[in-house]
Amino acid sequence: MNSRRDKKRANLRDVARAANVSVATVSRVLNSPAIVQQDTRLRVETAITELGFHPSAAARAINSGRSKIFGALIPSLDNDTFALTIEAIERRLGQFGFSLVVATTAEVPEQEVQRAKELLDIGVEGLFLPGISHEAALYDLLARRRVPAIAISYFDPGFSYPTIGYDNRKAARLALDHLFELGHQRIAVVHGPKIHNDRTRERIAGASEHRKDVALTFLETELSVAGGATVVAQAMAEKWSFDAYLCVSDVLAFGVLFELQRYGVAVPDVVSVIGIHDLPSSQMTTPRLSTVHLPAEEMGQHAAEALAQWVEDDVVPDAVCFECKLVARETTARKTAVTNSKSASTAPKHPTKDA
Amino acid sequence: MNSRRDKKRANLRDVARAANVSVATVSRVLNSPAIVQQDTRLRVETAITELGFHPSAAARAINSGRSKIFGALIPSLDNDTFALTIEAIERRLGQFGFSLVVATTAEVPEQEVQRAKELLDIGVEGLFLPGISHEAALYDLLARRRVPAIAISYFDPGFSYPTIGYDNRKAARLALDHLFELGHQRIAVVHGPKIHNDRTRERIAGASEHRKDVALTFLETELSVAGGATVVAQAMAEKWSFDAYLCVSDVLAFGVLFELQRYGVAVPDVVSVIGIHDLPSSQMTTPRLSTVHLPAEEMGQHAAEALAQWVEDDVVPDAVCFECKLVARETTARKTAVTNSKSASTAPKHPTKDA
DNA sequence: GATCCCAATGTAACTAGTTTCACAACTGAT
DNA sequence: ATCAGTTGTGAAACTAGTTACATTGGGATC
Repeated sequence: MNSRRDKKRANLRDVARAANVSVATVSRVLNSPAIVQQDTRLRVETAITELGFHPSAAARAINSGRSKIFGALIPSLDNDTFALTIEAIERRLGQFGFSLVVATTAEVPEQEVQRAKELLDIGVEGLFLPGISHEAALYDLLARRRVPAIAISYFDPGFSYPTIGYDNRKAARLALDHLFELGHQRIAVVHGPKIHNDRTRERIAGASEHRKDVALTFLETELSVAGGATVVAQAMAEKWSFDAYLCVSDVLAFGVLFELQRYGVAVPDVVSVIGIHDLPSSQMTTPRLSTVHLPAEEMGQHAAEALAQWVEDDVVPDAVCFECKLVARETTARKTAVTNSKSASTAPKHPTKDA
Repeated sequence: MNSRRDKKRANLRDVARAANVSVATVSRVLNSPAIVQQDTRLRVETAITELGFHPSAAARAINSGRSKIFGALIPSLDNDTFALTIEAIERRLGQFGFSLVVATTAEVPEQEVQRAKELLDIGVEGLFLPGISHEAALYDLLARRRVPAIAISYFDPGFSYPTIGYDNRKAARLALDHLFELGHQRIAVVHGPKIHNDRTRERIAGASEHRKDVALTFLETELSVAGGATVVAQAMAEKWSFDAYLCVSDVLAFGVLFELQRYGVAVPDVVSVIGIHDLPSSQMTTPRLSTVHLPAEEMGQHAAEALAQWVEDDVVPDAVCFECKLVARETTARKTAVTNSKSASTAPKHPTKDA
């Protein structure tokens, strides 16, 4: 068990010696076996298995200048917002022989830059970034080190880096239109912190493109189930009255739904609720959440392919906008004529069914 | 923009030449600046910034034999089961200068082995594995390549690799005891696929350690919110009658809760529901989910430290069992005397309040 | 039978760092 | 003045691969 006992792993030279060939031949067996004569190849392959030889990725990387690793900077894995996309990216990347290092940033800009530095230091060949608004320092870094990067979950064809995502503004507009068509006029727009999150800002902008006769109240909260709940609790306490909650993320909608339920406010009879994202569990809530579907996995897959192609074949990807689409389920309904402006605000502490 | 135009990144030799010193000196400035005379160091540092030099991780790795990268094999990022833990690991690892590559395996054993191979091929220094039951091929691989590995979310002090987790069996027992103490006797134990998942098996075992007078029905389903919902839908269709649902994972409990609600079965008045995990959103559901808290983040942090220490200082970590603890919230209540054996099964399609 | 070509292999020089060892220059004690 | 000890630096040999170029030997062509 002592330190000298662990005979170090075999390397190319060891294999060459064992097979009685040159290192070049071993390398050929590894990389272009076809050009090596069969019996030589067999001899080398035997030596390889006998010595338990495995080529060192570091040594390969040093020659090729290729680490075959990408990095992803994401705010968090906590809520499902990025989980599906990251998993899709990871899976697709695997098929291209790339690995993914995920760094979480808690949406703190300085931390983002810091983590980006670390990723570049370990030699990632490219980066996935959420959205396009990041510290100038981050972009400086990318430019100086000439690192390809793709902004995901966002679309802006004019941006200096390719964006592969969806039209967040439109997603919110779809949700708003839906509520509008159902006759809702006093709408609470529930969103996470605007600062450092351009997806949120775009969605708010989309929700703001309202027609007359629609009164919007913007409520900022933490981007979590708890955050959504908080908003409703506050609305209840303040006796605010809304026809509908437009939650800029399904995660928030869950919290809104739970808390409305806690106050006994019937959804969609008394208030409608709509989210944006269409997470897997969104169709399982009771009532099933109406939302705007974002093709998060498709986007992840495509972004993975695009970045892989970029570094492999030097083709800078085009910006891609995936369509998002309204999924009207059970949490949105036509505004009932009988519902007056107080029905949503004067709910007792326990369930009622007065619609 | 042509290929020859991209003057390649500066290396140690370039810096040495620019600063008029030897490569050894540059290396010293990088790694032990204290032993280099101030003016020499300044000269080198100037050259470094002027040339925009950044040491190559690959070249470092080749010398040190250290990649500073760990790998984690996890079934999925989809449901929150691993997300928090992975994030905790990643965060803690960062403080030790390690990065984490996550590989998802969809709980398919062959894929697990395959992904493990890939991780080892990129040179990870250690691995985090969920639980201890894995293909023999995986353990062969780890043994042959002498890769440290820690099994997480599981505890078995006698296992050949360190386990850092919690007592899944006890977690389930805590849940069962709680239900028992509340007078529930006909209990549905809802769980994900047993195959390839020892956490699930342990929890089932824990839930099976029942006293007389308790009738347990084990229901296997997909490990997801939808899976939990399916179970309830089936129970309703078959007119099965339960006092309580013991969900071996909060994710399942969410689905159970949603679906019971859809059928108008009052929780906890008619049936109690309890989960295991205590995800952040568990305390936000309505009613708030009773569950057994698993210290997933703490565990992740500790596992990260342990693996880092293992490869740094060659200290094989001890197995650690974190305490799990019952969190009785609102989905569990004493069985009401009036509830007869049909109350849960003959529920109409829409809400009733007959408790 | 000499020339030519080509496939198969070897030699050695790369990739970009770290590290050992040698050596010069200076300090301080004898 | 001499010797020992420290300090700072450089030359070169490592780490483990890839690859450009050279070499060898056999078969086909002239």
